[in-house]
Amino acid sequence: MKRPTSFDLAAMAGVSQATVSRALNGSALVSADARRRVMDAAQKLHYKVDSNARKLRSNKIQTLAVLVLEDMENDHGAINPFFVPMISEIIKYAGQKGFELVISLQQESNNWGADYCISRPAEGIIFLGSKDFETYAENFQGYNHADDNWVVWGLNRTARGKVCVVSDNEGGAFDAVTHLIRQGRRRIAYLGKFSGDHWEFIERYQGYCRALHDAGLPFDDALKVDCALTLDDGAAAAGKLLDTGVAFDAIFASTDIMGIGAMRELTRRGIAIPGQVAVMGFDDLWVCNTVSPRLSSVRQDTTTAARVLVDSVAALIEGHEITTTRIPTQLVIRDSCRTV
Amino acid sequence: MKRPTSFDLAAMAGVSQATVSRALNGSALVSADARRRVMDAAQKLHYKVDSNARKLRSNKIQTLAVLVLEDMENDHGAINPFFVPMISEIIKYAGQKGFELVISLQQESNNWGADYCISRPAEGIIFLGSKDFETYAENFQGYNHADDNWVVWGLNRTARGKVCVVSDNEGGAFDAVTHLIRQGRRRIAYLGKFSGDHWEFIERYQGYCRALHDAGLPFDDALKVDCALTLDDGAAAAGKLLDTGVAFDAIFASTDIMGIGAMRELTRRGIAIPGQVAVMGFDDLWVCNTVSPRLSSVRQDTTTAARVLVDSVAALIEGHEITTTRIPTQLVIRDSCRTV
DNA sequence: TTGTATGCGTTATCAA
DNA sequence: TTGATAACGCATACAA
Repeated sequence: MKRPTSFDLAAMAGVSQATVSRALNGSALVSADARRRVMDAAQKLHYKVDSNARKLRSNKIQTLAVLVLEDMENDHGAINPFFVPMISEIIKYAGQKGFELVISLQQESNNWGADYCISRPAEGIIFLGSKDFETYAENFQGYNHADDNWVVWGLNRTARGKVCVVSDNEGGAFDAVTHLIRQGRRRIAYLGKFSGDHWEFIERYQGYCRALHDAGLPFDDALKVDCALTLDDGAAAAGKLLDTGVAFDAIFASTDIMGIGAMRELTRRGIAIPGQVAVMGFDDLWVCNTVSPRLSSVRQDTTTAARVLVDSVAALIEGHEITTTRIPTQLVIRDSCRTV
Repeated sequence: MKRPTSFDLAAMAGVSQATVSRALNGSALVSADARRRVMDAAQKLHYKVDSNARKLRSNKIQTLAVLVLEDMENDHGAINPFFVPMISEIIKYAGQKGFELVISLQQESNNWGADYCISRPAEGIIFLGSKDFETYAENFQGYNHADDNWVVWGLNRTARGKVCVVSDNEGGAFDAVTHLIRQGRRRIAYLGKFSGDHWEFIERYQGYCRALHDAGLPFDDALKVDCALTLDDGAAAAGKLLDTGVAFDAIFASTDIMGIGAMRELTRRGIAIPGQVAVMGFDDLWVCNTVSPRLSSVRQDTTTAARVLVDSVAALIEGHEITTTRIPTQLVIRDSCRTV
């Protein structure tokens, strides 16, 4: 029971293989009668075009790859929830633009690096990931060349002259903290990751600092807490803040997860949100709506990001020059902060 | 600047193209010297094997497709969060088993149906989706044949003799409700979807009924609330329950999202959870950990599900017979319910 | 409008 | 151990 080929169709339809190909591709150069016979035969034989042969022959259908580099530092061992709507949109948008999409999740035991270096399943690659990209770039010597079409999300520090797409982290943080200040908060704690190569967090911290500075507020190092990326880390950070006894009336968490963890600890200790302490997150994950009070946040526009990523790779494939794109963020105010 | 082929490599390395192929595929039938020269040339030319040609010639590397049929009935306009860890695991596991993976999200404007009928980008297909599958099956006449390798997640009612993989919804619901009863709850409301073709919900409802029956508890139709799939629907359902004035001391929500929405409404009206009302969800989404109190739930084992799905398609591709698999669920008790 | 013939870049089968 | 050479299944230039 072998798969039927276009020759089998041709035989059954009583035409040449070339005509089968034309009919299947909707060419105008085929009579209505022949087309119908071909289609009937295709139906009968359950014929499907072999995608590999088609792509090999006509370099028309492009394939993109999405490589997700996860640090798996989060609670549930799964993919970073931030990437979910982004990947989803990449899939949709790439489909609209006529690309086929291959997805791969990095995994320790899985040397996709070697695979992707030696073989080329895609004309262009989109890298998503919060993990230190530099390490990978070095392993991927094959990808450090101008003839490879790849685009990186959000890790501009390590992009080494390559195109990247990234949110305006500094501006988003600035807006968020400025909002808290306008609502009357004066002692705003910052929760963020200072170790590692998470450049986004540095930018967010810079936005925090600029907002304080522009408002003429003093900077207090005791309000700056190093915090890893899980819920528990966020809770621990809030706990540490409370334990030190330093006064604060707001928390700006550099990710929603940290913020939600912090809220959990505040609530546990009987501190009212936003009554005593306002909380602001970053990312605008969907979970912001499920916690109570609902968490205010800085939305990263994953829809636009996804489209820019795809468009950028597409442009690279076509040989165009592309530059890094900064995507604006948007403040989303919910119950977790209000005017004092 | 054309892509180098294996012939270019051969020329540079001073060997035949056949030797290049052997070297690249790690054949033992190639001298160490030749292998080194080939590898060096590959490095210099940034050579990558053309995956299409390779797959065309050696029908070795199989490709699987994941088709996500979403009803987009959720708040977020994005993919159902339940599928996220599942897709993630499918990607990982399929990769481990040597499959390439193509993913497509159903979208109204996007007639992937036609595409997937006429072309065959994959040897096997995994359907995920809560949408009425029957409609699609009809559009996919090409897929209603024994020579197509596809597996469906969770929609056994419409699988029409095809293989499907599904959680033990009835048993999971039974366990959950039985747990509530053992904790002393007597008036347990059921929130679920009764319209449409969501067969899972019927099964969960059956489990609920059986648990009541086995415990000798009376069945009260006023405790059964029709509820759609969003947070707001869950909240509305809880509100309706409260407004009717019917007494209840627990809610079994047939999805976590409904349950979280219900919790929001209960909290808003000052009803203590689990003090006055215990709440139990279904799915064990990650968000169960972020809400307060943390939501108890029935875990669907998405990891196992993903692996069974991949294994099933793989088996079909190899020509084996496969039967439907029921995957056990697991009760996860958190703060939202406790003994009265 | 149709058919013939060629090539896409591999892997696999021979014979050397 | 290597090198010619033949497929793989399709799309397309060219001839009819």
